[in-house]
Amino acid sequence: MASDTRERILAAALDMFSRNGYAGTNIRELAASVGLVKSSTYKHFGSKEEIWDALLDEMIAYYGARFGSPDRLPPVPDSPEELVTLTMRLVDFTVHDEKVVKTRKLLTIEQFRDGRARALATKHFLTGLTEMFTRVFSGMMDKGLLRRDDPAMVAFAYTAPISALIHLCDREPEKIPEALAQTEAFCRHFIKVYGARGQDGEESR
Amino acid sequence: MASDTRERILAAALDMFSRNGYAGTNIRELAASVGLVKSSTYKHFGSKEEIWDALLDEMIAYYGARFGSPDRLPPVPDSPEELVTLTMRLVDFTVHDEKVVKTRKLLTIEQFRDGRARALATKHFLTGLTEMFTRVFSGMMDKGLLRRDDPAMVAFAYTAPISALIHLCDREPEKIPEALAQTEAFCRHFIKVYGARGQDGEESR
DNA sequence: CATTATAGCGAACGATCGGTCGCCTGTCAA
DNA sequence: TTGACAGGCGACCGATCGTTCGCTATAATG
Repeated sequence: MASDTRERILAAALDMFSRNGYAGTNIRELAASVGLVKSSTYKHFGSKEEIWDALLDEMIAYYGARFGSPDRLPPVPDSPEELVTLTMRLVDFTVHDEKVVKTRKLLTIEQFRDGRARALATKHFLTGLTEMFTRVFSGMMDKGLLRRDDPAMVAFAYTAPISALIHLCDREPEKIPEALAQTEAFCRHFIKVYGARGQDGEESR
Repeated sequence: MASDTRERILAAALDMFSRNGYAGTNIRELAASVGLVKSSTYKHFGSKEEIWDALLDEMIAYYGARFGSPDRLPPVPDSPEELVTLTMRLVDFTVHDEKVVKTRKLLTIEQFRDGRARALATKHFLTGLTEMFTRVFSGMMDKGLLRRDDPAMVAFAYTAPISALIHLCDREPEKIPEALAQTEAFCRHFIKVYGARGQDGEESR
């Protein structure tokens, strides 16, 4: 009864769908990758589409649990340098964590075919990050670390370039070191431009 | 001899591949959409893969002709308002032109499967726009319209958010008006933040 | 006018697709 | 001990896939 086969099928589906797409994946291969023959798959899911639906359910639940709840929000940095640290930790995780990478690839590939994937893609790629940093920047403005401005707009200006670099990492993983360096460079550029006064703490550069 | 069937097949392939992906497209439907039966397709292309290759060739050539040559670069604006106009014209075109939209969707979908698509995707989504605006901003800095800074970094900070909104338009076309409004808002925000002095022309807002 | 190449067509091919079926085995409750 | 059942298996199904083939009509070429 306590079989994890269902979860292993879903994990394999995430892997194969994210590499070959839904249409490009066949059940025989999928089943084989978890050590089954394809007919056994149908003991756990009624159809290929049902696997897709269950996978999307899981992805949505995972996103909600990981990024959705307010207590999962990152703390408001106490200094510009802490913003760099926070950002780099977040980006480093997001481009290296296999499950997150595969989820993003899958959403990228299937966003035009499935309405729920489309909605989740927009969250992952745009609104999620922006909303998160809207609060962060709002807090930093309160602390006098950032020039007063519309926090949502500033967050958008901050997260969109970072999101673009994350996409680059997904597309060309060999460029990850380069992209991480560019992320940090952009982050410091951002602080220079948006930081309170334009000079705070270290003027030296 | 002067048959345009080959080009019509490629156009249909762009359409169907961009909606259903390479694996999700079948030759019967593709042929039918140009008024042929599938076997006739093989008078023009040796295989499905050959259609894909030819389509990619065309896309690469089209990109080179449209955005690659230096004389296709936009003029350097003479005022911040001109930057808004230039940007809005460019974005408006790029989210409405069917061929460009389909090309972008296709690259989005197939970027993980094909090396050439991957490279073209990076150009389309990241480096192309950034390089283009690096020159624009370099010129604007020379004219004293923008604060002196690394033009490439500024261009990246400018184009990445715009690129994100373009992607949003591809994903959720019903949000195009909203996205265009946000594009303009971001553009004006950018000018406010990066503009020379921080006050130029209209202080009134 | 005869010939030949082009570009369409329908029929058919083998392979592979998602999905069903019957069978077998191990686990566990009655 | 026995019966039910979950969960594996191989064989098989019809549909559809990309691809090939032979035929034909048309248009250009000699």
